[in-house]
Amino acid sequence: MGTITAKKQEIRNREELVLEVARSLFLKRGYHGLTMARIAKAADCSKATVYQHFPCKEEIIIALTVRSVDSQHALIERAATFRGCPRERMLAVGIATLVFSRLNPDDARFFQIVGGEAITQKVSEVSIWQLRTAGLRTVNVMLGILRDAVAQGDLTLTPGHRPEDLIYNFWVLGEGGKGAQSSWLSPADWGISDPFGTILRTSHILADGYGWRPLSTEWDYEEAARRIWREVLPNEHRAVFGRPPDTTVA
Amino acid sequence: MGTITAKKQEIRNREELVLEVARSLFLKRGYHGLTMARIAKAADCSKATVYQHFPCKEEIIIALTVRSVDSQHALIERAATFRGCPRERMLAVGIATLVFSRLNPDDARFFQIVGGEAITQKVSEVSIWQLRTAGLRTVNVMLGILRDAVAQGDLTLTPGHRPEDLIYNFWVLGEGGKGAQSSWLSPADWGISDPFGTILRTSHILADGYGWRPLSTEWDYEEAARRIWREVLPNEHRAVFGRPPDTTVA
DNA sequence: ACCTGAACACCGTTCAAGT
DNA sequence: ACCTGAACACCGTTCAAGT
Repeated sequence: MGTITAKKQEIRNREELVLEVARSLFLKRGYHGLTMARIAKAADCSKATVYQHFPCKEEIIIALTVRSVDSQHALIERAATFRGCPRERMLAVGIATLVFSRLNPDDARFFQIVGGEAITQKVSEVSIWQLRTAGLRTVNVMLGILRDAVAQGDLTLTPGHRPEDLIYNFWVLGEGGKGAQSSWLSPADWGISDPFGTILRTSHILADGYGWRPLSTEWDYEEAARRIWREVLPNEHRAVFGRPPDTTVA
Repeated sequence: MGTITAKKQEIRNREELVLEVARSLFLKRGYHGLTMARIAKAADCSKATVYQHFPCKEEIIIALTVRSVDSQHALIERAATFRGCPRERMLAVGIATLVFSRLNPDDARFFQIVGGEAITQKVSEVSIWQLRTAGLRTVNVMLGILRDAVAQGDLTLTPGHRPEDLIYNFWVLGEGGKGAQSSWLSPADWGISDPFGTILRTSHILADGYGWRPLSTEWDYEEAARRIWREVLPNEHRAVFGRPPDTTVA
């Protein structure tokens, strides 16, 4: 039984190894450079063994993407624990989203390619379902914050604006802020040097437009952002800006 | 010399035919179902002949995408001729963008797949440049409208908001409104039934937030939309709604 | 029970040989 | 000058044969 466990562990390790080498192969040589033969060679096993872990090459890419979505979600969920009013917490989620794409720029390539049918066409229904489910977890965090805002009277939904509609707009802006929209018309092509800041400013305009209180005219969200960095994203601040978050109170 | 022209015409016709069959093949059988052998067979020639027109399969997809971007641009440029104030003209562009995706839902698949590196990795620099150039033409139309607004005092740019930043945000929203973001988290997954309307409402909130006059509180943009349909998009209205645009003045 | 070398089917790409 | 059948290289996928 000890050997069984050891064997199982070995298999597990190899699956990990396969994913690892596949990731670096994809990042180094691109979609067409990622081949089963190369994966097998790098993982030091036969192609047939790789197929015992994943039914096709595209499933490997999906698996890597699900991992990435999960780790993004972990960051966002941490940000959402920020102790503040709902709009501040939504700001925290926005910052976390943008910070993730800054710290993991490679992952954008997975999101991008998985969006196209080159992948989805070859992948099982349940894999797509897993990916969608992973993505929807984040959506639900955002919906929860928005519902809190409505519940405590910070935000009044007008007819024709359901919670999903509002969140969808924030999400869309966030995607644009990540700048991974399409590889043929990136923010850089537009002359957008700072999609990060641009998108945050726009989100505030949108939230103000919805009448989500406190409005940015009646609350200092710069200060809120500093508190967010300090309290829930200190390590990420150091990773992005090269120094710890401001601890001095302005 | 007459035969030379005839021959050239024949070659031209075949290129057209190749694109045509490739398009329907892609739409019917997807990226992996689109093969050079099938294209050749459907175009009634050899694979080698197809290669005399396009250096690889991905270039065919790019060519089809450029066509689509061009025809979208044509619609947008027509919309931009609407006789009205800049903000009305921008609304016309927004409606045109959304209407295009409604009338040509298939084209979204090209935009989507071309965004991923499965295509870009195999395609020449100049092809990508062509695609980007085609896309930027529409950006420039929008920038022109916004500059008009600034020039005639409808809109005052605050520091930190350059024209490109504003337009980028509208563009991002438009992409979201088309709902082709990613095939694994579509508006439908969110419970967004009407991305079309949602995005237009949001655009108005954004424009109001920027202080782009006339604000939606001081101008009837519902009425403006009816005039837009009537004056620059009458046929499209019929195609979308099944009836000609309202000619009665509310 | 797990692994693999070898085979298979298919696809993108090229080219010498035709007309 | 243009076209093509046949070949080539490569990749994803499978499986009978090993241990």
